[in-house]
Amino acid sequence: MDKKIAENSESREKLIECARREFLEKGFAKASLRKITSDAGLTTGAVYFFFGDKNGLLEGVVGEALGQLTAVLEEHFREDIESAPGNYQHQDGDHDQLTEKLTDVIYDNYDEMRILLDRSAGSKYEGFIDGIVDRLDSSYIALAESYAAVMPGKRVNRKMLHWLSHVQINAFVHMMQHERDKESARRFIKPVMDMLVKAWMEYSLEDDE
Amino acid sequence: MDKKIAENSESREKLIECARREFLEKGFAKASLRKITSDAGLTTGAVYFFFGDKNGLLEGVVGEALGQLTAVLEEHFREDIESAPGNYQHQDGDHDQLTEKLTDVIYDNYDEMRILLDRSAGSKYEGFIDGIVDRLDSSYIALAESYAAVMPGKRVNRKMLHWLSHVQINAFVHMMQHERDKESARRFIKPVMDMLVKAWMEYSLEDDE
Amino acid sequence: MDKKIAENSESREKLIECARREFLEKGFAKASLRKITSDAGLTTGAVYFFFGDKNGLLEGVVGEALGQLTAVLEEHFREDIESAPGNYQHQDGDHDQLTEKLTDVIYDNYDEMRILLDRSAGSKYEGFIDGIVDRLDSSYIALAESYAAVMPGKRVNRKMLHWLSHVQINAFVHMMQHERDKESARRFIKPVMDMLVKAWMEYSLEDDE
Amino acid sequence: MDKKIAENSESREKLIECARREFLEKGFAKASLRKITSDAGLTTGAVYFFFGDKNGLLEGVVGEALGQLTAVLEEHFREDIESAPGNYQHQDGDHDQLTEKLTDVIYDNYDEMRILLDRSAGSKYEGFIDGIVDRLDSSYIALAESYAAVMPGKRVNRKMLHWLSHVQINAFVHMMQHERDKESARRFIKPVMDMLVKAWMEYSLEDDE
DNA sequence: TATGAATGAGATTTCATTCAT
DNA sequence: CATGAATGAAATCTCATTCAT
Repeated sequence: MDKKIAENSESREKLIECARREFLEKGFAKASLRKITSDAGLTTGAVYFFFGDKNGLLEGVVGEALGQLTAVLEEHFREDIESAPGNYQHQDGDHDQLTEKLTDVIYDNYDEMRILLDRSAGSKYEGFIDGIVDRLDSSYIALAESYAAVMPGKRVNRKMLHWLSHVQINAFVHMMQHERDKESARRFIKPVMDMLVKAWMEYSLEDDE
Repeated sequence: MDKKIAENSESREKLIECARREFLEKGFAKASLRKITSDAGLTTGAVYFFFGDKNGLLEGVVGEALGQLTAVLEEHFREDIESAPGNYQHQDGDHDQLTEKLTDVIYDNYDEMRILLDRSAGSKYEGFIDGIVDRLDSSYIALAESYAAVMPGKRVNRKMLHWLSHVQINAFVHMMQHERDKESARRFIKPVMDMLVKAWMEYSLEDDE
Repeated sequence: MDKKIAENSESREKLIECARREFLEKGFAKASLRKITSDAGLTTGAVYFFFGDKNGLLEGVVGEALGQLTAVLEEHFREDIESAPGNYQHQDGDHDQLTEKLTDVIYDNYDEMRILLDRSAGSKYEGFIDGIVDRLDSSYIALAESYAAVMPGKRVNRKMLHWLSHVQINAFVHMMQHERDKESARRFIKPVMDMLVKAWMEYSLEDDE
Repeated sequence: MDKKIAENSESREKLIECARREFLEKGFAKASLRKITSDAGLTTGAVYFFFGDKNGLLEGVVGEALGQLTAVLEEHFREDIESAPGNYQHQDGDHDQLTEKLTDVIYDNYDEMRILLDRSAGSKYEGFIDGIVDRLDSSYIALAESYAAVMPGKRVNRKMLHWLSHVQINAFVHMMQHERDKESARRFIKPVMDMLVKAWMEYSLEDDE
């Protein structure tokens, strides 16, 4: 019973803990495996035993958090596709819910999220944010197209939409960087999202030619 | 006279040119001095002669552009301080003018600006953007305070203001990343700035208590 | 009784099987114990339990085949010594028989022989071929000496003999590398051995002085 | 004049010398750069300055010798192609000349040749011998085809030819391994090549069906 | 009978930097 | 004005081996 190990070995845990600190401080690329393992009272080989390589170690650190984040996003995008077009209320409620859930996930895995979203340059997760932005962008474009279809003389302003997607995702990163507790985070992000929704409504379509 | 030669030496120019390409391609941290100097038909020592070190070389590449950018910003902030508080028209015109001038500076020094704003991680200029954001932030706070002074029951929403400063500066970076010519850049940035001005008006103050 | 189990344990068999594949593919030196054991659904420790070390594992893989090969060679060399000197017919028949038996042993243990003869660099069996060559060489020298004894003005050309021993053994390795089935192997090796016998007759003795 | 350096720097020379010893002793793959550089009184970085990488260092060691060897072979194969088919005398003289030149090249670059032909496993030159064998093989096949064309009821025995190519090249390696001076090398290789030529004549064609 | 954990000694490679000339 | 040489301190990764349990 005691011997399941592997997933919960003390050394493995220690490695993750020290790696978290080091990644947070120096970022993935500049983080030193030597530092991490010696902090953990082990040798570099231990990382390769437990995690395969440096990227694997990062995965060990952020994997769980990443899973939660991905789940929230997947669910959102899935519902997004299924929702009846033009169902504004739905969109709105959905949006609030997403903000809520993202905030939860982020603050329940604070260090991991900072690493994943802010300090993963050079790792296999660099580009993770861009991936989210792209999906959000696609989803926004689809939505805006459905609006444009019933608005003669208007067409989708893709560049504005793309920028808004960036701004929206960056808002969460910004929140994460500036607010340490979930409550103030919520107070910050709410008006921000309000503002972005209004901006979306007003700027996602432009005059046709 | 003797020193002028050093400033304009052919080798120095070549070094700058090759460094620009390499920084642009790999970013400061991953750029290789060896690659740069051998592309220039020189050896690493030359960099140390002309520029002191890797950061100095970067300075050689972006220095001129940085000066122009700083000048525009300095001028803006100086006028900002001097302007009579409550003089809205002034603010607005100023704003348009700043956008215009920034766009000019950016597109007249496109490569250098991309390096400075987007590929300078690891160099002494990483953090440059944050510096601008901070100054913008201070200036916005001052302005908002002067508004708040005549609006009973309102107070400055510093966090929102800080975020808006970020968004505004990032908008220029985004513009730079997505629009290659000045004309389309202008078309992109105008509505974006419009939106941000409106947002500023609406969200910079919050209800007291 | 207890020990029999160890000799035939399923895990031991599996280890041997997976090691065979890995040695064949990468050669002894580059073969990874980790790969072998994980392919076998075991851990590296198992190798040390069953075989002592990496060389022991190789022994486990090729041992049986090696025994057969050695037996054939031993028998040959024993008969060789016992045979009356000058008994040419005997030599000839013996030779054909050896070729036949070697081909059998090789093709009845194809993978093991390839490992042993072709992919054992870095192991305790590297040099195995040279050992055979040396014994063959000694036996040829003895034979040639007995010829030389009755041929005045002639002496043994040891260098040529040594080379012919090499070529002969290498011919079997070459056969193994190029012919996958026993029948075509036989068709290949027969004229080769013919040729070598003729060469032996013609070149094993040289003019004295 | 003194300052051409690069090709003749003392350290570079020393590195080559120490590398030669180490490669000779351990073979390319097991040779240690650390050992080589510390023997030379330098650090590993020096290898990367002078030679780029471990393979480059090997190139530094065997390059010159390789060039000579390649030149001899190229010349041979070029003449081979140009020679009128069926011109036997030419073939024979050519053959003797090749043997002579190869022996010269090998013994004028003894250590380098041992490394190149015998201890280069794991390097970019592993497979060098096979390349030569293949070319020799092709050239032999072409020659044999021209013979077969005028010999009704005969066809080329490709397998025998391929084996003979191997044996011929290996004969030089064998010579290199067993004879330390050029004179005894010549005495050894001459009858060997004689034998191979005869074998070639007798076994390169087989009865059609 | 075998595992999981960990070591330790190595490997090759990269690079900014220094400095005598 | 610039070179060629060399350093030194890192980096990541590999692997056979050991051993308590």
